Amino acid sequence: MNNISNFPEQLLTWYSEHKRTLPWRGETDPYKIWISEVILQQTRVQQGWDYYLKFIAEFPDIVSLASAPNQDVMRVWQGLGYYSRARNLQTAAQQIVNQYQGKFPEKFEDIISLKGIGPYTAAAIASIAFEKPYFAADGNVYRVISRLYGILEDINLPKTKNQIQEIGNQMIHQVSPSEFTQALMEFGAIHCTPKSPICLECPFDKNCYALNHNMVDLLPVKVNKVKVKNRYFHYFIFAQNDQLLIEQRTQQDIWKNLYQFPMIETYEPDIDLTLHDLDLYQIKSINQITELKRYKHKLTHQQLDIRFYKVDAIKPVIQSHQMMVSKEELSFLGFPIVIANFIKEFINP
DNA sequence: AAAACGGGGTG
DNA sequence: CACCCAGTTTT
Repeated sequence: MNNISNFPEQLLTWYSEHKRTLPWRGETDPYKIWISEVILQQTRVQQGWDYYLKFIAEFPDIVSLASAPNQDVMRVWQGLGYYSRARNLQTAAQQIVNQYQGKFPEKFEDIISLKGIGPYTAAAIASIAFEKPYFAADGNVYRVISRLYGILEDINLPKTKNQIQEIGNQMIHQVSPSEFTQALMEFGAIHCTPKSPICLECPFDKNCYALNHNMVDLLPVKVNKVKVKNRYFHYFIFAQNDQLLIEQRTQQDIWKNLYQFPMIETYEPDIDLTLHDLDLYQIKSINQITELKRYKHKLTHQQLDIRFYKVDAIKPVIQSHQMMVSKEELSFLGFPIVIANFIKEFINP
């Protein structure tokens, strides 16, 4: 295995010269560091930037987040994806209020016990907010370390992750944990990038296994097998006197807690009335619906074919999980981005 | 150990 | 189109 005795010091030197200015850079409030870390889970800095500012403005501290209506949090999160993060954020804020008197806990074991905080985020908060020597390994870190040390095993295996964790645990004790955590991620994000890393100007070129073995493009090794499932959503727009019928998604599925229009899901692209009974919606014939717009929407594991129909039928009985709202009220609720786009185009242009 | 969970940027 | 992003939870 490679051995760069002063890697942490050299990395901090690189960091001091190249770090970007970010909204949360230099932040010392553990609450804000926490929010930034959760927003950035599986999310690029650029995409999370405005959401962070909006979130902090809306919920400036733990108590305001804990006591806010859930739909307000979901609304702020609209479009960012992985909505369990928004739900868990609020759950964790309530945990902090109830179990830690509203003060963000400093012990690693307490931090990781909070909903939505796993090994990475707990280590990131412990090191960045409290200067504790916990090594935070994210996608950037896996890439940098696997190239530097020549980790040839599948990066997704727990065994490989443990191996990298061990390497990091040694290094973080040598310098400021807060600086080191941020420096390593920054190095992966803007220098040791997935494609076209800047190896020609790399301070670690002499010691990099991947560069010296001409394997930069091959590392890290990732074995992924994502099978994409096709789904067909049909949304019905019931509009009466400027009021629309909507419902909340509560099932264990995508977009949980977000809102939508009444819908059915089919297993073939088109609605087949011999298979799908729309009497519930007072629709007796396919002629009573007019397609307004069709979207293809791609998620990591799902390819969605989504159609919106104007319905020419009497208003259906409003079920318990549904409600009528005005066009204006739509803007106070969180919708999946594809539905938000439809609303922007057809309902509230 | 594997699957589920969003949306957008990039080459 | 494939890959990947400051990952966690559930199965």
